[in-house]
Amino acid sequence: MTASTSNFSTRERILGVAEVLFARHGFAGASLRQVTSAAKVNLAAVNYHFGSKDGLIEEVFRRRLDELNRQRLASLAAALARPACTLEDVLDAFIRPALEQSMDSAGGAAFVRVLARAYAEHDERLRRFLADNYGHVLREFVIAFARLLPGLAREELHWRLDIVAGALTYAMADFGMIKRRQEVSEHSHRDMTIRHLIQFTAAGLRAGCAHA
Amino acid sequence: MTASTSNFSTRERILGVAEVLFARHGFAGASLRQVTSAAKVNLAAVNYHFGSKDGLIEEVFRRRLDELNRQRLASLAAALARPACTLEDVLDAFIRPALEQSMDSAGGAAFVRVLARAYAEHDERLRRFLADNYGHVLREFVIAFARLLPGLAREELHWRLDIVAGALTYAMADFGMIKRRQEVSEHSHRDMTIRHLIQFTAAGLRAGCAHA
DNA sequence: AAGACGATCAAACGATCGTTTGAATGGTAG
DNA sequence: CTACCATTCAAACGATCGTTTGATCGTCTT
Repeated sequence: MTASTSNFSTRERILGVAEVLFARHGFAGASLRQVTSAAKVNLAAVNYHFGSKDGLIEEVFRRRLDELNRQRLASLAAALARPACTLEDVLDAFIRPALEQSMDSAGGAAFVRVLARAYAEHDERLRRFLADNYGHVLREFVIAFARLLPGLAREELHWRLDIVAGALTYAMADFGMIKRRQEVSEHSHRDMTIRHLIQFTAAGLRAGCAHA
Repeated sequence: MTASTSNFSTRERILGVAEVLFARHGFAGASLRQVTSAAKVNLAAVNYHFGSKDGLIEEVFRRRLDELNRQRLASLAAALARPACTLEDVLDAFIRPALEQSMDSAGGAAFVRVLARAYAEHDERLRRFLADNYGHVLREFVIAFARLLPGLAREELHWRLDIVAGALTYAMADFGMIKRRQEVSEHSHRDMTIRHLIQFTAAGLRAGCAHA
């Protein structure tokens, strides 16, 4: 329980490896034996540190999502504080932190695919977890978008933001995969993905409006 | 092997149930025992009719995708034959058949989620299968889009079509889920989804162009 | 030195997995 | 009627699943 010395390595190694294997084979497809043997820890360590496989899955999410949404809210606040805040600024605050997660470590790239997979799987238990813990973040973005698109009905805005979320989710799932050409660095590929996503979704959100 | 009389019921019931359970729990998460007991057939029937679980998965795809891509190509040809073919017409030919699959039967709604899940999982074996069997369909659409967006560089077009595919995939995964309000019929909800997707993605594809 | 406690370990638990087997079934052709 | 063959069936195969157990290790406190 001291969390200072001995259990650091085991816990963290399990989380890192689980992140990669869940991304690659899914939650049901990756077994605890694959995880523990790849992490070079004992099989029982998962149940000891996380209680169960579901507990491990939840912790994989919590570890990264706390940081992701903290960055999102900070970027949103910075954008809104700007004198001339554009639609592209808010989109950047929403999109960039999600794709930047894939830069900080090898596990980051895996996590965005874990997240995308969880969204795609529509696991009800997981959706509830996400809504309960991070729903307020999405709500703040809806308010910001509504302010920047005053000509858009609330229902219409929800439709379009759903499409934005879909495009981002798919891009996250694709990120770090085969499609990146070798001569471009991971960094520039990420920036290009962000740029294209913002440009595309900004145009989609403005469709039919007298250009906000 | 006669495929005419006796095996009709068993084979088809397995495919229908598997479609639903794969959509709900994933390929690894849904077991053959769940499938066969729900379909009220013997456990061994799956290996008898499809060889293996992978064989069943492949057949679930083939059965629907043949029809889906046939419709897509027919709609594309009809759109291109029109004297004033618009970008929205081609997008409709690409998007509508995918979402219409969810109307013809209860299994159809399940299948689009199976397809979306397969895309999100990035299963390499499955991607190869899709590329080998239906790659030519996507290629024809790329040609059509390129003709309607002459101001767009080829690489830029691929970027944007990737975003379109992502938005469509996510919409397919979401389709038939909780988000539909009860007072609107499934039919009108589908049409509204199609309309919003086309409007959004058309604007995104045209972004920066001198309006094609 | 002795005891306490968190952490790790090998081993096994019962359950469930995909697959295989060999016998029963039932309709059709000779 | 008989022989054949596609289909269905109960039963079991070995493998792997998530989880639990009890011993053991190492590190502190007293």
